[in-house]
Amino acid sequence: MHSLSKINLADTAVEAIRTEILGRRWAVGAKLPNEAALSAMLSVSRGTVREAVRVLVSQGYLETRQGSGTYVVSTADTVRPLGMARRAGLRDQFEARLALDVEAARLAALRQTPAVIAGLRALLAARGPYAENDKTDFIARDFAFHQAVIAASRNAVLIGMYDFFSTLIAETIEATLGQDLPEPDMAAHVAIVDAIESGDPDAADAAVRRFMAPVLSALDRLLMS
Amino acid sequence: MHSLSKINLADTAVEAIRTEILGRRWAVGAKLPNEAALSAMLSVSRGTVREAVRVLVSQGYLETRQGSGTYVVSTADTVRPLGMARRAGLRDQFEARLALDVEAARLAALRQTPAVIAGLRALLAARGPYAENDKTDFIARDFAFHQAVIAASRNAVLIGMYDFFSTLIAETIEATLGQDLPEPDMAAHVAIVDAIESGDPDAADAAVRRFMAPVLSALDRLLMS
DNA sequence: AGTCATAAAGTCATCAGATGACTTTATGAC
DNA sequence: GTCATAAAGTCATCTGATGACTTTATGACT
Repeated sequence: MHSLSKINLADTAVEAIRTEILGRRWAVGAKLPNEAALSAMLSVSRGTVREAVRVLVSQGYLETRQGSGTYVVSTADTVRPLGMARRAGLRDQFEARLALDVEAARLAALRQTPAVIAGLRALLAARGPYAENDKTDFIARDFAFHQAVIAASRNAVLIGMYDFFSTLIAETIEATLGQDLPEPDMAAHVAIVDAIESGDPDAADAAVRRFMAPVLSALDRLLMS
Repeated sequence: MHSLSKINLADTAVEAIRTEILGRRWAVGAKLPNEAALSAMLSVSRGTVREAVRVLVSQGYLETRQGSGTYVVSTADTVRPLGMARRAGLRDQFEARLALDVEAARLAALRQTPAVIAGLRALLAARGPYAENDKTDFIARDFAFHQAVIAASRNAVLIGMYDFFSTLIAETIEATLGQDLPEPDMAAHVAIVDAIESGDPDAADAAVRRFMAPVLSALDRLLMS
C-alpha cells in the first residue's frame, strides 16, 4: 500500500505538465516554455524536466523538435486507460478482451477471403489437441491461432490491443490465480472459423461468445472461492 | 514520411531495452544492470539511460527502486497498442470504440439498477436536442451521457479505454475530416437506455449497433470521397 | 554458533555546467 | 524586395558530483 507520500520529482513534474495539458491550459498545437523555464517553474533541474517531457512524449501528449521547442500534439490520455487495465481485476480484463475478440470476429466474417480461412485452418491443424507434455509450445500455437483470427479483421487497433490484453491476462493469471483456466476444445475453435467463413458477422459474434462463456464461468468460480 | 534515419539516442536506448524485455532475455522479476553498466552497454550517457528507463517505467515494463535497482515487472506492450491506435485510420478507431461500446452496453444491461437508469435518463434530459448555437456545450453533454452508459458497465478497463478512443476520434476528425459526422437523434439515444433497462444484453447490443450504423455509413462516404 | 547493531558498498535521484546540433529569426548587402 | 548569412533560441547529449535509500558485509556481544 504505497501511498502518494513517497513520490519522486520527475513523476511530480510529469503530473504537473499533464495537468496543464488536460486542463487545456496548453492547447493542442501550443508551444511549451523551454526547458530552462520549465525547470524554474517546477523548481527542478533541467535533467528532471527532460525526463518528464520525454515520458509525456512517449505517451503521445507532446512532441519535441530540436532547435525549435516542445509542442502539445494531443490531449488523449494514453496512459490511464492501459495503466488502469494493468491494475484492474481479471474479470474486467477478460471482458475487455472479449469485446475486442467479438468485434474482430465480426469484421473478419465481413472481410474473409478463402486464403485467410485456409490460413486459419492450417494454424488450427498445426495447433493440434492439447498434450500435457508440451504445454508451453501448445499455448504458443494456440495463441498464434487466436492472433490470426484477430488479424483477419484487418483492423490495426484491434490487433494491437488484443495482443496487449492477452499478455496482460496471462501475467495476471500467473500472478493472482496460480491455476489454469479451461481451454475450449477443438470443436469450439473450428466453430469460430466456420462462422467467419460463412461471412455472417452475427454468427461469428455468437461463436466467439459461446467459445468464451465456459472460460468466464470457470473464472467466476475461481474468483468466488 | 519521417524514416528511421533520424532517431535520437534516448529513443534508441528505449527500443534496445524494450527489445531485451520483449525477447524475454530479461525476464519478469529480473534485475537490470545498473545505470552505469547500461550506459556503457548502449554507449550513451547515464542521463540518456535514465530518460530511457523512465519511459519504460511509465509504460509499465520496468520499476525502479532507489538504492536497489531497476526490475522488469511486465512484458505486456502498452505502448504499441495505443500508439498504433493513434496512427490508425478513423475507420479502425471507430470500430475499436464500437467494440467497447457494445460490450459496455451488454454489461450495463446485466448490471443495471433503477438508480443508474434514472441517472442516464436525467443526463439525456439535460442533454436536450441539438442546438446550433451552443455546439461545444452540447457535445460535452452528449459525451457525458455516453460516458455514463459505459460507466454503467462497471468495468474500469472499458471505461478508461472508451475515454481514450473518444478523445482520439475527436482529434482525428478535427485533423483529417474537417467536417462533422451525423449525430443520432434523441430516439436512438432513448433506445439504448430502454434496452439497458430491459436487462437484455442482446437488445442493448443491437441498440448500440443500430445507433452507430448511420454514423459509420456517413464516415465511409466521407472517406471515399 | 547465533543475533544484531553498525559500517560499507551498491544503486537510483537529482543537480549543475558545458558543448554540440538544429531551427528560427534578424540582419544587411544587393 | 530578395536572399544569403549571422545571430539567437532551443533541444540533445555528455561529464562530474552529491544526496538518499537499500542491500550486504562486518564484527562485537551473548
